[in-house]
Amino acid sequence: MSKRVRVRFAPSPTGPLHMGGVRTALYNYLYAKKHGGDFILRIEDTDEKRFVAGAQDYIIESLKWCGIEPNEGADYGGDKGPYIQSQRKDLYKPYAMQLVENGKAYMAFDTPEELSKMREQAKQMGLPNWQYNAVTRSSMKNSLSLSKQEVEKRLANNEPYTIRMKMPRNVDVKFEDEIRGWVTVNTNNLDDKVLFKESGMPTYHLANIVDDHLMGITHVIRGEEWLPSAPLHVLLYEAFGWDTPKFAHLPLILRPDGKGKLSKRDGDRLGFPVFPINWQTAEGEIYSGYRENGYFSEAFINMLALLGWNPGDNKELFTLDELVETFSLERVGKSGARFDPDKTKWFNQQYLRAKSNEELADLLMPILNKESSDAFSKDYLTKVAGLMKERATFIQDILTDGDYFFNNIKNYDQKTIKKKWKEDTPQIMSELLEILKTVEPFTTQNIETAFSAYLNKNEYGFGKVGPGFRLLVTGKGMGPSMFDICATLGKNKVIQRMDEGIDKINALKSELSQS
RNA sequence: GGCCCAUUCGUCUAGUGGUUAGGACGCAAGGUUUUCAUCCUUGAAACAGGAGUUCGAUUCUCCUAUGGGCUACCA
Repeated sequence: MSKRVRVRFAPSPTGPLHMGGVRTALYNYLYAKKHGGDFILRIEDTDEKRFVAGAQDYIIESLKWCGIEPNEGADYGGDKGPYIQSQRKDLYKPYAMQLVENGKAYMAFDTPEELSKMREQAKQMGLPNWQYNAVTRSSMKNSLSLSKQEVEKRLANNEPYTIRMKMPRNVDVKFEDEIRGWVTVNTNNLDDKVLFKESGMPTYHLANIVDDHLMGITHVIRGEEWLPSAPLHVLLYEAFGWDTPKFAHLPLILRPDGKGKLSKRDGDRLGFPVFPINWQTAEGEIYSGYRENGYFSEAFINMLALLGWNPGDNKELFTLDELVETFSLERVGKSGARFDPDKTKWFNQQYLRAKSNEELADLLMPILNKESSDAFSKDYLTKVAGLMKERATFIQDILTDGDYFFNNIKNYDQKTIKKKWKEDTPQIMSELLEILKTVEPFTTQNIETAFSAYLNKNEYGFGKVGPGFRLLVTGKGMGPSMFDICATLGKNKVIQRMDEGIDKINALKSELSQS
């Protein structure tokens, strides 16, 4: 009988969570739900220097927006807490000391200055990668190289020290990654990592092992950037005599242009968000988020799920529940995935179109009626949504491309005036206006019938009348069916716009032809 | 520099020791549409290179190249 699956998402609150982090959280969530397990949020704030106020709340709000909430952890409670490492501070030292006592670790008194000087000297001698390890530690100041009396003296003097892993020599550390298979690293390439800092805080390496063990984590699903230190973690589990969880190292998300992993600054530079929701720095700088850019969280999540994972068939649109159902670590790819903003838009478009007109109306309502409480009725917005949704990617598109449904016309499209507003157009429009005045009731069908009759009578093609008509009523050169638009706007507005518009466009036309 | 990981259309990817190497985004062309969008059809577009194993390799092995990650008292 296997243990209950417990996975964790363990970000550090050093800033906003970017989409790579969201994907890691998502895969953890999917894996947990798929196996009926727990998804835990643990805040890894062992680096006090890099702590950023508000980051933790941001992370929680982001997960909430994405619909992938933890069922245990910081802000969610649970009986393995606290889930914020700084609140567990006192718990780690005994574990570090346990390792010192059983010879797996040691105390080191070297100051940061001494260490960087050491590295600097090594570099000048042509060794770019000085390491604190089995060969160098004997010449450093630590409880292995110093005499017992000396060590005791230093401790009695309260000299600060770190606790370092005593990395064994020439041992092949092997572990099986759920995604990559067997990974082997020789300990000669690993250094004596600091496990416990002078400050009294553990480093990530110690804290994550202790906490994963104490919290009963069964699967560690994290980014590929952790792969090189995974052998250290395996050794640590062995040193404590604990069961090792399974590991899965996710491929990175790469930036769409050039090379390298997606970073915070890429988004606004390349014109797409890299963050789930807006983030404002202490200096007031804003990094934009998917939420504020008008993306549906379902589309964002769907896109993220497919970036590095696929179901093995051609299905691309998944609800969260379907993802839970279908997800497996075996189908996560090994290589980094370049993020594609265009495909992300496509996902959003798919989700927008899948929504009913009523749902879209509900989304439009609060945006449009910010000030006046019910300027537009649900019924009206439902009709507009029906006409606009096939040509929109974002809710915002309905507002901008369909602005004539909500406001009087402020601008007439110049290109259309130039190309379609001919010598005889004003006359034709006046005639059309008179005909429309007689249409009753003002329905799509009746308008179309009257319009066609007018065309037939004068032997006009649609191209002779349609564009001018559209220009007058919408100010634009393109859009949904004119008959639908007119019926939706209502007779008064249409008549009024035509009546007032002809002279305006005439004036614009002569202005344009002069310039 | 060292170590680790990766490598199928431009991008995300499927796939197998023998396939016309499949799908999606994007792109192009045509059709539908008064326009735009949608929709439909079609097209261009890939197994990084070299050895080996094999009757046969995109698939297995090795090497090279390229890309990425890590190399802190950061996570």
